[in-house]
Amino acid sequence: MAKSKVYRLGDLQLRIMQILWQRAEAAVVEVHQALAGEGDWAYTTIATMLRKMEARGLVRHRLHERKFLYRPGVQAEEVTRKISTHFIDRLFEGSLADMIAHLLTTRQISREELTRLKALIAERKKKL
Amino acid sequence: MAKSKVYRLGDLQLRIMQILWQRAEAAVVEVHQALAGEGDWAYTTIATMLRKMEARGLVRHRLHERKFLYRPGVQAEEVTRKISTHFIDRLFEGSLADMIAHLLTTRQISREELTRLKALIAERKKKL
DNA sequence: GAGGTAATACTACTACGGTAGTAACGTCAA
DNA sequence: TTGACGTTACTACCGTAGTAGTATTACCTC
Repeated sequence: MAKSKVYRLGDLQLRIMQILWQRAEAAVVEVHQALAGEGDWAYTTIATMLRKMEARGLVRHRLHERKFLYRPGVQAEEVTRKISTHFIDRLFEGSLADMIAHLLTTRQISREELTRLKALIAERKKKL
Repeated sequence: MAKSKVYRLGDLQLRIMQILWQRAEAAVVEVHQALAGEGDWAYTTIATMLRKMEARGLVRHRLHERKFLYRPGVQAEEVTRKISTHFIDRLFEGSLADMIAHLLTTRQISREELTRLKALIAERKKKL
């Protein structure tokens, strides 16, 4: 079914999904406007993309006052999870800890964020 | 330049890169054999892929005893970093802490791994 | 009812990952 | 010297993200 390769969402498709998750429902023109400033896609590009995404089950639409109102066909949670899993599998053989370890040592992070993570880990540990 | 869209490596291309990073240099037949068990790609598929990757600057080759020996044209570090950055940008607006926070709460992780991460965070904090 | 307008539908194209068959070529053994 | 074999080169195809022009449709206004 449509949800099988959700982790392969392209950049534009993902941005469109994020806008729909945010607004629950949006006409093509709204999606187009929401994306202005990030790039100058033609209106028809967004419309075409939405139609293609609907064919894949990523979004649905209903007619309202002569416009298509699109809404998400997949949940943000599911997509985030699948993309993340695919990413961790590809680069870190599926190990979340390896991934975090690697990124912690190669990327910038502030003292505040580290403190927050420390608390989060303590919290997580309690639940085990 | 070739390195510009390294974060868009496909699954097969990434696997090939990983094999080359591991071995430093490998003939087509070795790459093909290394991938056996993960899927049954035709030998010519691997050869074609390597040629396409060389056109993108991802790998290089030299002739040795009638065989092409391929070696990486980009460093593992760079590719890992770019793919990771792209991933974090796409899903977590560039925030490493947000990403970790999210994955910590949605994925399985063992007590041992949490302990390891805790130590890692303490270590990281020292260096700030 | 004739335009203008705004929306979707249709069509077409590029780029590229993945896939692999077939052709060509050079070496080595019988 | 010929034929098998291993290797690379060439070619072709599919799927899909991205891109957008043009056609069509239907309403709304004058």
